[in-house]
Amino acid sequence: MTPVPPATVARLPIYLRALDELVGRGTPRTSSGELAALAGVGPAQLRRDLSYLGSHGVRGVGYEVAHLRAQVAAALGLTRDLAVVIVGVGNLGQAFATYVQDYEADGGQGFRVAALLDAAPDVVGTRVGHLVVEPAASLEDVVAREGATVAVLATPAGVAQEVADRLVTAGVRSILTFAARVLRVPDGVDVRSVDLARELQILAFHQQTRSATT
Amino acid sequence: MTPVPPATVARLPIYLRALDELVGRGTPRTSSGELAALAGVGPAQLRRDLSYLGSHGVRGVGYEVAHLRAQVAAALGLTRDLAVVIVGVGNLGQAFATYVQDYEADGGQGFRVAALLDAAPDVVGTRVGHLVVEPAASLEDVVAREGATVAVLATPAGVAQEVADRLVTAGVRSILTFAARVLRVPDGVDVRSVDLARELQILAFHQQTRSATT
DNA sequence: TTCTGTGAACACGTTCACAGCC
DNA sequence: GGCTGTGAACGTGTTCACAGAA
Repeated sequence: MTPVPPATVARLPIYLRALDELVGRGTPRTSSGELAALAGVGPAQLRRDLSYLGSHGVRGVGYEVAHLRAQVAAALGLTRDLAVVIVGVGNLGQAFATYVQDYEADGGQGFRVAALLDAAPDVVGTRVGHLVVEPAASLEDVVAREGATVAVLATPAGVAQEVADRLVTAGVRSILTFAARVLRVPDGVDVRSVDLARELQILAFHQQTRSATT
Repeated sequence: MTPVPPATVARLPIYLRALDELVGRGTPRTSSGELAALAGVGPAQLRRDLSYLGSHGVRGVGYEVAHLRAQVAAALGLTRDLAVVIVGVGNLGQAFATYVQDYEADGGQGFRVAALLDAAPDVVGTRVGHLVVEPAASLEDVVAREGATVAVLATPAGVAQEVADRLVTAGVRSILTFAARVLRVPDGVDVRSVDLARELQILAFHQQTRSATT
């Protein structure tokens, strides 16, 4: 019933944010042109994307903001809150933990930071926001206790695969990793990778071609 | 002379890392099969991607690791070091500054953290690694002084557009932003966005469809 | 009319399968 | 024989342009 293409899924969060912007302004109705401009895409693409979620606009009029926001949120599965476990509370893990806790506090739906884990004894026991860091050794217990199905991997690259294996065995089905490693996971487990060096290198490529042309 | 498709450019950093792995092992030669496995792609895709950089393999034999690594690095423009300015030294900015400084120390080529900037008076003057945080007010001076063409935007979302405008005016041509905002920039300026809430929401979508199917 | 929803055309990306060279 | 490089087939994603509903 829902063959939403991956490219469309990747844009839904952007539309959600654009709709929140309109909600904040108190705008009750919008058009594909306005929404597309806010999202930084073309109007045709926006209409095509929304069409995969069903018809929620009115021809000749546009979209009702509140209704559409609810549809997009529902399509993304943000109706219930998923428990997220963060492994690795170094700079990045801490930044991410704070980020998601702020997101929750802001009324952001869909997630809840359930636990923080780290292997370093001097980090275990420290607080980040409203949570205390627990030892990495109890990873399996913590995942089970919280019923966590989503994990954020912010450990050193060297242990990332090992930690991922343990997370998957413990029941995690989605991993967001910051480690610059290709993770091997079984079918049915979803991995998304945020690789900072990679982003910079892609920018470097474009600078080079630009200076070559100019 | 170099119409390397965007999708290929996005994978070159992964190949570069796989090649570094082989260099580390002391492997002198490799094949599309081995390299593709390390990079997590198919062999045909790897060969196609490399073909855009020219022919650097030997039929019936494979690729010489050191040579290929140099070719990929050159294609990415990692021969000279670009000066990177980081604006916003909160949790994320700090994490990123540390990350890139470690990358440099590790022999990672292509970048050098040139300066850190923040608007908060109590952050200005603090050290992160080998750099002291400077006031955001002197953004233009700092970009000029360092000849920075790359910036990382890790400020609150509310000021992201304004800071981006100032960066571009000051001469920055590539921006990596962590702010959950669509940035408007003139043609010729390249923006890449890392959006953490978006990544989690995409994971949430897939969890939902998976539980629906199962 | 106005603006959505969508068939059809197009562009881009991936994979297959094999010709070509070591 | 073995592995690269690539034409051709295929699949995915984007855009155009218009039919259709309010």
